[in-house]
Amino acid sequence: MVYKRTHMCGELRISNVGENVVLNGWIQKRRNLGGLIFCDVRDKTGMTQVIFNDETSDELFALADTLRNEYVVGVKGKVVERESKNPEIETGDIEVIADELIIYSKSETPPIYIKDDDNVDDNLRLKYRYLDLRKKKMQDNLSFRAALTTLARNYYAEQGFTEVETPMLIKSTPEGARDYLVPSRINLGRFYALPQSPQTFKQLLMVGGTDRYFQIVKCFRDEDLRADRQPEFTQIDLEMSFVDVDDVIEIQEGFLKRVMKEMKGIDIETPFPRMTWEDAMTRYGSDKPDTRFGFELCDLTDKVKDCEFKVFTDAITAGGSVRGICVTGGSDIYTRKKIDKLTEAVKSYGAKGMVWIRKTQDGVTSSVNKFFTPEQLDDLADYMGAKAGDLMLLISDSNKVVFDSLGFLRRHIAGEMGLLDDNQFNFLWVVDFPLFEYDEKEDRWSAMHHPFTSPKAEHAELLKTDPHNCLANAYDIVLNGVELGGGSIRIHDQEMQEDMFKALNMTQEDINEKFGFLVEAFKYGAPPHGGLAYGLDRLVMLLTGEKSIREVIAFPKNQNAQCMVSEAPGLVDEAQLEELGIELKK
RNA sequence: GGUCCGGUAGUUCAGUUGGUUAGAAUGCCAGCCUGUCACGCUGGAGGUCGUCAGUUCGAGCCUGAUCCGGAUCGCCA
Repeated sequence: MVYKRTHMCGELRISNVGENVVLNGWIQKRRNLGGLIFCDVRDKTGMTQVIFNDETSDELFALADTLRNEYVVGVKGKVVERESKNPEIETGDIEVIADELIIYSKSETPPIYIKDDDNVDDNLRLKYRYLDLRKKKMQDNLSFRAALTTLARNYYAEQGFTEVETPMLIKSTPEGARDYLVPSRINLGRFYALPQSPQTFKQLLMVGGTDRYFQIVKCFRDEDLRADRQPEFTQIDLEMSFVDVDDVIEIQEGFLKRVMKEMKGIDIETPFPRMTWEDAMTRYGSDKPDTRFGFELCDLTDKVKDCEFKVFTDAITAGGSVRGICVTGGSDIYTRKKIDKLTEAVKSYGAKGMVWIRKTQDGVTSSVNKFFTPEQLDDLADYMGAKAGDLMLLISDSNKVVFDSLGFLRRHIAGEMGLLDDNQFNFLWVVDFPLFEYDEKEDRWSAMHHPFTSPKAEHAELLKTDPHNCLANAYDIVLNGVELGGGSIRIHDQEMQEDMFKALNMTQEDINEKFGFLVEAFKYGAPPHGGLAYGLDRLVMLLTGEKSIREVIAFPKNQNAQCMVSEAPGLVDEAQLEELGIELKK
């Protein structure tokens, strides 16, 4: 039997006093005072205090005395005003005096506490995810995510987008991330891949005349995990015909403006700032700059190119640079020991060392006093805009190492100094990405975004003559140092697409094998088109103030890409493998 | 694949230079208790110190190997 509930556990207020109500939920806590038992009954909306009095009924009281945490119960009773209110909970003005109780199911002692501010090992939380999900915070996150996807569907529908499901079993294209492979039983020896994104199919939809496509879609990448990377994750994916960069951006700004208004009650300014990739790298050392705080990079290459310090001059001679950041007010906070820790940390980004300069009331001192006169150091400090009490950190190396190291340092230090405000939302566009980047490991050029990204109109000719200096019609949406999404205007011209493949050193055979169907489709009239994809998990993570996308995914994988609940991936029968023509290496 | 951190009660952790029976908090069980809300009081149960090997009279602690987890770099068109 199930009691028909009249209210959720977080709903009752002072205005309900006198009503007979029915609640269903879990026992959060039982407090037995002898002749009086208090129980907090919880569901996803909150909890209500229920009272069992031994004067009401001995039988009822005895049953209530058997209640333990996480028992699932139904309670009938009357709402009364509390003698002493509890301002800590939303239902704290009232309580329910029970006159009937049903225990739907009992619970063993749970291995984790069902409490928002607990501190339990992550793997244990993942193993008992169904218990973890009972926390109000987790349910709130799921609800927030659902409201956001509903908003996205409504918004893009209003803008004329058609939601289309693209296939999950597709052809593997060994560019980019590793694919998850699925063996085909009917086509022995052949494999499907799970999509890393619906990229090629959404472009085919444009060729197919869909005009505006939209999808909330699972994507798969078989790469190592991070706090913001799961092997399966969700994109809000979209593509539009007959548009340029400004058109795509305008639609997104409308979306994000509404998300912020409706989900967070915050009015944000549009249009968002746009920053070129070049600017983002030289000012912030990152292609996803966090602009909530300063510490911008300062190029010191020209200032020190004739100095005595060989580490600097060698880096410059080798084509690198010397750059630094000025940590305002950092001199007192960063002791010698803490600076050593930072030096250690930048080594993982390839930096071989770090120079520090301290400006105090008494003058300027540094780790390179031997190589610079006090006047030279003072001059550098002035150039970096340092005041007394500031700390300057300098890195010299190849540009990549310098940017990576300083980009890390400015964000890391801002975090340590408490400058990252979760309630500030700095959206910005990074535009004008290079079309190609050099892959040192494979010793070849590859597409920075993907090979269908168009060059900027004024660089169309460069694609033939000097492709590696082309800038792309690509854009990333960045929020507080996190890449929320990215996209581009695609190539719709066959000839330009051929130039692109040529610049990537792809043979006709490669092209046919990997993208033949797309090239073929473009022969029959492709509209100019472009689009973008958001990382939904990251967007929800930032808006809920979470530190990991695992907090906003119902059943995430652990760092080894395993599902702790179901223990996937698992072993399979010999017979299953046989049927697929697969033999495992011993 | 590299680097760093960790693994001790159901949970979160402490554990000194290697030295008697490995502790705390919380949770759990029992008893008492009518206004608690982190209820209180009394008592109790609960441990292969991740695993294996070694050093030693003696190892939670030292050494080596290994497994597991986390962070991070590489990787993520």
